[in-house]
Amino acid sequence: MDKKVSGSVINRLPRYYRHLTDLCSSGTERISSKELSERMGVTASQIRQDLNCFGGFGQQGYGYNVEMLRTEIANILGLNRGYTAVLVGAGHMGRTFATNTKFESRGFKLIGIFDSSPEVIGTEVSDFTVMDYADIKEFIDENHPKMAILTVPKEAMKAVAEDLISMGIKAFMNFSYTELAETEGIIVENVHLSDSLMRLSYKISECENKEKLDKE
Amino acid sequence: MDKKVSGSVINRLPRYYRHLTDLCSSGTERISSKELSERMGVTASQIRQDLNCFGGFGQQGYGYNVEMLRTEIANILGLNRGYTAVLVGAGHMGRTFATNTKFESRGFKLIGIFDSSPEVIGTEVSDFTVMDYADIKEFIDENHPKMAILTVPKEAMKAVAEDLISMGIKAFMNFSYTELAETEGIIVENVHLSDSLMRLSYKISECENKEKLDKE
DNA sequence: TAGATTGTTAATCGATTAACAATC
DNA sequence: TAGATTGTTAATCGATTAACAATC
Repeated sequence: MDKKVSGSVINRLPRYYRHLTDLCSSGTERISSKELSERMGVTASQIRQDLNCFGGFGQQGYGYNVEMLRTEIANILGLNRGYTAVLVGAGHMGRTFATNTKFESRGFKLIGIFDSSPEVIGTEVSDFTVMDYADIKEFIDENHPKMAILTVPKEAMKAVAEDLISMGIKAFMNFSYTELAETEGIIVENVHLSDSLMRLSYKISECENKEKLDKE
Repeated sequence: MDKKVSGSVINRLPRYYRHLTDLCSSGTERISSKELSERMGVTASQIRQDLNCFGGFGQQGYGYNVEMLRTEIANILGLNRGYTAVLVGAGHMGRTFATNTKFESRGFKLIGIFDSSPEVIGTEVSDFTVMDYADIKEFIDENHPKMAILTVPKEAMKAVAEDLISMGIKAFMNFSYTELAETEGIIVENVHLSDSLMRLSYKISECENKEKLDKE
C-alpha cells in the first residue's frame, strides 16, 4: 500500500518529534505548518509533504493538534515498542550511554550490559551489573534482545558484530570509529562522533577562508 | 573562485577520510574510484564528482594515490589546523568525550574543561583539572578558544551558549537534547544520540511491518 | 458564510548517475 | 602504443518548493 518513505524524510522525523515535545511541554495546543516551519527553519511545504507520507494528521483551517501529532510521530518511529537491547562494551562510552539515555522514551528497553574485561565484569552501571561477554550467548538465547549497542574498541567491533549476528541479533547501534556495513537483513545505525568533529573543523576553515577573501 | 560545495558532499568527506585511513594502514598505495566505490557502497561517479569539487587529485589510467588523497582530504577538512577548544560540562558525557576523542587528529586541540558544580571542579579528567565555569571569561579572554563543546544538561544549554557567544566563541559542538540554532555568524554541529536511537527504532518497526505483510 | 490552512498536484531545483572524450 | 581510469558534460532521478483547490 504505502510506497517507500525516503531516507531524508525519516531522518527529519526525530527532529519533528523533538520540537513537538517542546511545544507540548510549553502547553501549546495547536500549531500550523507555517508556525512550525518558522520555529524549525524549514519550509511549511516540506513539513506538510513529510507528514503526508504517513497520513493526514491536520485539519484545514486549523492546523495540527500538537499532542496528537506528537503521538502520531512517536507511533511512526515505534517509540512505544520497547524493543529490548543489550549493550556490549562497558568502557567510558558504554557507561555514559547506558546512564544518560532515556531508552524507554526512545523505543527501547535496556536489558543487559556486557564486557569481557575482568576488571569491569561485576561492576555496577546504572541499575545493571556488568555481565561476562562469554555468557552472552546464553543470555541472548533466553531473552532474544532485538538490538545491540556496540561501545567496544574499534579493533574488536567487527568480530563482536559477527558474533552477535550469528546469535541472531539483527539490529545494531555502532559507536566505534570503524563502520559496520549494512548487510542483507541487518539494520545498522553508525554513530561517529569524530565525523561530527571533522565536519565542524571543515565549517570553521571554510568560514576563515571566506573572511580572508573578504579582506582582500 | 570555487563555487559553494554542497552540504551532501561535505557530509561525505569524513567517511572518505575514514576509508582512506584504513587503506593507508593496510598499506594500499593506489586505488581507483571503482575499487573505492565497491568498498564504500557508493558509485564511482559520485566519488569522482565529490573529489572534483576540490581539485583533480587523480591521474587518468592510474587512479588515486591513497596517501596523497588522504592528505588532501585532511587539508580540506582542516584537520591540520588544531583549532583550540574548551569543553563545558564535565558530567558523564563530557568526561567520556574528553577522554575518548583524538582531538589532535580531528582538527582540534582541547585546552580546558569547565564545570559549575563544586563536586566536579578540581577533579581530574584526562590530563586536565576541571576549572570553575565562573572563571571561563578570564580564560577565554586570555586563550581565545575557537570552539566550545557543550556537554551540559539541556536546561542549561541555551544560557551557556549565549554566555559563550557573548564572550566571543563562534563555533559549537552541542551534545544536549535541545538543539542550538545556527544563527548569523555562529557555527553549530548538533549531536543528538537519541535521534540515532529513534531512527533505529523506526527501521526496526518498518522491517517488522514488512515481515508481517510478507506473511499475509 | 468568510478566513485559514490543509492535502496534493505541478514546477523547480539540486544531487546522483551515466557516458565519454581526454590523457596518463 | 594499448589499456585504464580520470575529469567533466549531459541525462536522469529524486527531493524541495510553490501553488491552489478542497474543506474545516
